[in-house]
Amino acid sequence: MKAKIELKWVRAAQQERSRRTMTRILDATETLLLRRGFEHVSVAEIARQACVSVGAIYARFQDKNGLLQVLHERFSAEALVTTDAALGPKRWEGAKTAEIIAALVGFLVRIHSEQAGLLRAFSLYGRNDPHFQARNRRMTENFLERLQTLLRARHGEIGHPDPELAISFGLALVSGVLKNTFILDEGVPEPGALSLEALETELLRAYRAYLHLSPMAYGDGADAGDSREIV
Amino acid sequence: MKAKIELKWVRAAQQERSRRTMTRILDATETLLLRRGFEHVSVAEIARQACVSVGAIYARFQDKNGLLQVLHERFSAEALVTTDAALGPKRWEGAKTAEIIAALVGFLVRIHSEQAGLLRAFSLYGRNDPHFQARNRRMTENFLERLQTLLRARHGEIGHPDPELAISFGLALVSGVLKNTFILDEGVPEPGALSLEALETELLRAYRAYLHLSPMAYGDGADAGDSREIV
DNA sequence: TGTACATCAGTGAACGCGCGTTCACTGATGTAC
DNA sequence: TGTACATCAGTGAACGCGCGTTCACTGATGTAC
Repeated sequence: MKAKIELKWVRAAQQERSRRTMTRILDATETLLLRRGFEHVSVAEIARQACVSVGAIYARFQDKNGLLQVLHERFSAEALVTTDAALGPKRWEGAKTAEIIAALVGFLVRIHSEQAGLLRAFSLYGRNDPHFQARNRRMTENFLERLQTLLRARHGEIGHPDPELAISFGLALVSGVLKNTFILDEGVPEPGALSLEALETELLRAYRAYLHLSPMAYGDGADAGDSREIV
Repeated sequence: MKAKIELKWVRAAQQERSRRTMTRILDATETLLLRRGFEHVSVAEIARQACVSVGAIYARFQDKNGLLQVLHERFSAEALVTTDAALGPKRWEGAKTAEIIAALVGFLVRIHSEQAGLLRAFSLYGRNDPHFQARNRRMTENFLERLQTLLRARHGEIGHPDPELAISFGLALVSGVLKNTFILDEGVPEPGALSLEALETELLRAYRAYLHLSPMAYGDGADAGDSREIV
C-alpha cells in the first residue's frame, strides 16, 4: 500500500490538520487574486498570506499551476450544480420569458461582481490552458442547454427570427459587458461608470429588446421587479 | 550638442537604416503577438523574427515595455484621427441613425477581427499600466463624444428613455461581445461560433433593438445593406 | 496508560532556469579639408 | 577623389535578478502491543 493515488493537481490530505492547511492556501490564493493576476502572485506570497511555508504548498499541490486548477475545478463543479438547480424546468413552471431572463441577468451580475477576482484569473490565465478551456466550455454549454430547454416552449414570445440564436447571442451580449466591466476593467468610461443596479437594468433591457419579446412575454407588471430569484 | 533629446519609450533614429530596423522590430513584435501574449514573447524571439540582434532593440527602445508602448502610441494616434474623420458631422448629413450605427458596427467588427493580436496585447498587458489606461480612455472618450454629438440631433428616433445612455451602453454591448470574441477567445461556444457576417448582423440587430429605433429612424430599405462605409 | 515506531505534515534555505538587460566590441555612414 | 575622424548602428556573449521548485530536516499524529 505504498503507492498513493496521485490525483492530478492535488495530493489528498490524510489528516484534519492538513485539510485545514489546504483550505487556508486556497483561500489565500483567492484573496491575492483580488488585486493581482495569477502570474504576479508569487508562491512565497501565497505562503505568507496563508501562514504556511512554501514547502507546505508543494506538499499538497503539484505546482503553482495546480493551485488555480483546483480552484477552477471547484468553481466549475459548483457552477454545474447551481445551473442545474437554477434552470430546472419545474422551478419556472408558468413563468414568462421576461421573468426568467430577468432572474438570469440578476444572477450573472451578482456572480461577476462578487467573484471578480477569481473570474479574472480564470479568464486571463486559463485562456491558453486546455483544462480551463474544457471546463469553461462544459459550464457554458451546460448553462446554454438548460436555458434553451427552458425557453423552447416559449419561442412564441420571441420576435427574433431565430429564437434559439437570439437566446444564446443575447446571453453573449450580457456576459460580454460583464466580462469587460469586471475582468478587463473596461466598462463604459462614463464618470464613475454605472451602478450595479443601472448596469443590471440596462443589460436586461438590452436582452429583452434583442429577443423582441412580444407583450405576452411579460407578466402582470411589464417592467422590472420580478419576484423569483435564481439562487 | 551632446545631450540627445530622450524620448520616453524610443530613441529617435538618425539614419534611414535605423528607421528601417525600427520598423522591422515593431512589425516583428506585432507578428509574434498574433499567437502569444506579450509576456510570453521574449526579446530574443523578437530579435530573431526581426533579423536583428538583441542589442539593436535596446539601442532603439528603452526596454521591452517600450516596444508595446510605442505600438500603442502609434495605434491610438491613428485611432483618434480615424475617429474624427469617420464621425464628422458633414460626412453623415441627412443620414438616419440606423445607417450610422450600421457603419459603426461594421467598422468595429472589422477592426477587432483584423487587429486581434495587437488589441489583445493592449488589453491584457495594458490593463494595469497607467499609460495604456490613459490612452485607452482618451480613445474611448473621443469616440463616444463624436458619436454622441453626431446622434444628438437624432434623439427623436431613439425610443430608449435615456438616448445618451442608450448610445454609449449600446456601444458597450457591441464592444463587449467583440472583445470577448477576439480578445478572450470566449465567444458564443456554438459549434464553430458565428461567421463574421452573422456576428455583425446580430450585433447590429441588438444595438438597434436596444436603442428602440422608431420606424422613421430607418432609411428606405429598413434592414441591413447600408451604403456608406465608415472608413 | 505507556512506550516504540511509522507515517504524515510542515519548514525554509538553497538551487537553478528563463529571460530582460548590459557592455565591450566591430562595422557602417557621414563630414571636414 | 582621397583620407582621417566622429558618430551612428548593430552584435551577441555574459550578467544578474526574480521566482518556482526541491530537499534535508524537524515536529506532529496515529497505531501496535
